[in-house]
Order: sequence, then structure tokens, then C-alpha cells
Amino acid sequence: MPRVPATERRRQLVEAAFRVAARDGFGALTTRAVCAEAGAPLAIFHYCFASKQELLAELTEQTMSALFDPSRVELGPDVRSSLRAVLRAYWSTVQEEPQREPVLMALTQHALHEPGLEQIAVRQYEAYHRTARAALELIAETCAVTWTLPLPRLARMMVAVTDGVTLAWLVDRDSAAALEALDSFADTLAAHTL
Amino acid sequence: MPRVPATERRRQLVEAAFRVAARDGFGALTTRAVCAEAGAPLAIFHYCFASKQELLAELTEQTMSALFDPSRVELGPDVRSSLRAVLRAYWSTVQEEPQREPVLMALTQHALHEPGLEQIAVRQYEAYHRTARAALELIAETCAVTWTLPLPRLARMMVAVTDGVTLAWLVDRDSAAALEALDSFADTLAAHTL
DNA sequence: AAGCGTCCGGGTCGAGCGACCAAGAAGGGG
DNA sequence: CCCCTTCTTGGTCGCTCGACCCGGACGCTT
Repeated sequence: MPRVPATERRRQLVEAAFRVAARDGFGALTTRAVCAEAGAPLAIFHYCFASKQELLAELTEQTMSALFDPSRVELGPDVRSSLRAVLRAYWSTVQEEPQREPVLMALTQHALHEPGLEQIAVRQYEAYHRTARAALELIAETCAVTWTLPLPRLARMMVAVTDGVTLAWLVDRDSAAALEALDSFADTLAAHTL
Repeated sequence: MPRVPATERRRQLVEAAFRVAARDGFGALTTRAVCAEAGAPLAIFHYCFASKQELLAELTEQTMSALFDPSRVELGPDVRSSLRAVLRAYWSTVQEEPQREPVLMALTQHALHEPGLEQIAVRQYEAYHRTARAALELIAETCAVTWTLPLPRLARMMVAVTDGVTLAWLVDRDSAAALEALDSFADTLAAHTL
């Protein structure tokens, strides 16, 4: 084992944890599995992290930071095509890294029932809603329109759409149906502009 | 412990399992916790179930059977109000038994990564889509309209809406925002009629 | 080259897990 | 009445888990 600074080791372990959770499921995410995946002895773990919870918190943050960025999407000329572009961009990130969303969902699910981790799920969804809101504001600005519904509500709807479509896809892996649904949602949401 | 037929015991254990999962989270759903909740000795478990997986399968089936039934919803005069009625009826079942959806979602999540349980999640979502489709057909018939999108796609959208809204609500427990989102979705989906 | 803070790693502890067993109690049918 | 199926029960096995300890190796500083 090469000698490596602790912060770097932490990063390695977080990455290994992601791979384990993605490949074998959240239930298989044990300290032993993480260390084995990282090719490190078991005791490394509690040298780098005070507890497993600390790893989970960092794993969430790390995975969230790779989140979809709406400001890099090339918007269309009108609201409808812009919304499609945003949702399709989200979807392409899901397809590119099909493991990220399941891991994030499992982390949310886990955090909801784990004392001391609840706020992780809350911050996760605050970030989702912030992202959706930013995308909506960007579209309104670019296409020179105003939304006829309160922005927070539209943002919630958009997060619900992406979450819902993703969840169904996780189960049946019907990518075509997922993309169709997202496109149709883009059309329906576009109706809420003036 | 009173003497009780095995099938009845199974039912008791499934109910106890639901209470444990609802109260303490899916991670706390152990054979010991279930038996303790049912007030039964541990060995009862493997007398009634061949394995823990068998309990989980039955728990899913049992919980699904209490699912929302769209045929009992009083539809409105037009598509928009009918859709609102259906979604609001779904939401009221969520509010009445706020534990059911989290348990079902955790079961789905677990089934996705557990060999031999994957088909449970698939059947779960087939049931969801069937239910949504039935509701949409009922609305079309009652309001004498036709949908301008393929029924399977609309059904998928509806399931995505309910799942997405429910998921966000599990995190922030903002019931008002959830209901607003559902109402707005009803309005947008109603646009897809001729 | 000596010293010291940083990092490695084998080994282990107690708790909790799913699964199982053998013995015993209940109770209905012959 | 006894027997035999059905159900109950305490105990325990083998395993994995998170957490931890401590001796030792590294390598930078002085």
C-alpha cells in the first residue's frame, strides 16, 4: 500500500464506497466492502473516518456535487424546446452514469430514518429544488416569458417529474418510455408561460 | 402465547413487520424486531416463513393490496376536476396512512438489488401503471373525451407524478406544497384531451 | 542521522444477524 | 382414552457487522 495523505485516502474510500453501492446495492455498503474495493486494509477506514455515518455524509456530498448543471444546457428558441432540452440534458446524465441516481435515492431513503442524517436528505432536496428553479429562471429569461405559476411550485413539479420518471426507470429500465414521458412533461409544463 | 393456526400467525407477523418498518425504518426490519413487535418468540418466525425474503414478499403483496382504488373516486363533470379528484384521492390515502408509501418505496429499493426479489419491484410498478391507466380510462369514459397521448405514456406520467410528489414530501413533509403540485399536474395533464 | 508526526495493518471485541434444532405442550380424531 | 398432527419455545450455531487498539513502518524536518 503506497503512503498517501489522509485526505486523499478519504477521497479514495468515498469513490470505492460509490462503486460498491452502485454495483452491489446499498445493503452491501459495509466498511469491509469499501476497504476491499479500495484495496486497503480494514483499519484504514476508522483512521480516515470517525464513523460510517461520516463516510455516508461525504459520499452524499461528493455524489451531489457531480449533479446536473442546467446553466450548461443549450436552450432552444422557445419555452417548449428549452424545457425539453433541460429535461433531456438531465436524462443524458442519468444514462451516462446509470448508477448515480440509484445510489442517491438509496442515500435519501437511508438518511430519512437515521438519526443525525435526516438533514442530509433535506439538503439534498433543497439542492434539487434550487437547481430546478435556476433552470426555470434561465428559461424565462432566455425565452423572454414569465411563468404563470409560482416558481417554487414549478420547481417542485420539475423535481417530481425527474424523480418519478427516474424511479420508474430504475424498476423497468424502459429508457424509451422514460424519455417520452420527459418530453411530454416538457410540453405540459411549457403551457404555464405567458 | 395463544395457540393460533400458522396462516393467521403469518398475517400477524406481516402486520408486525409493517409496523416495525414504518416506525423504525427498513434497516430495523429484522426477524427479531418483527417477533418482538408481534409479541412472539423468535422461533415462530422460521416456523411460519421459510426465510426473511418470504416475509418481505408477502409484506409487499399485503401492503400493495391496500392500494388506492380509482374506481371509488367520485369524478367531476370535466376532465380537469376529475383528474384533480383522482390525484387528491390518492393523496388523501397517503395522508391517512403516512407510513405506507415510505415502506413500499423502501421495499422497492431493496428488491432492486436483492437476487430473487427483483420481480417484486417490477410487479409493483406494473400494478401502479395498471391503476393509473384504469383511472385515465375511467375519466375518458365519464367525461366523454379521448386522450391525445398514448394511454401507456399518460399512465407512466401519472405514476411519475405521484411518486415524485410523494418522494419530495417524505423528505420535507410539506403537505401544502405537495397538494398544490398535484393540483397543478392535474391541470396540465387535462390539457391532453380532445 | 536522529527524531517525530503521519500513516499502515494485523488482529480482535462485543453485538446483532438469519437460520435452525430438539423438546415439549396443546388439542382434535380414532 | 391415547395418539399424532400442529404449534410453541428456549437455546444456539456460524457469520458479519462497526469499531477499535497498538505496534510498526515510513519519510519529512532539523
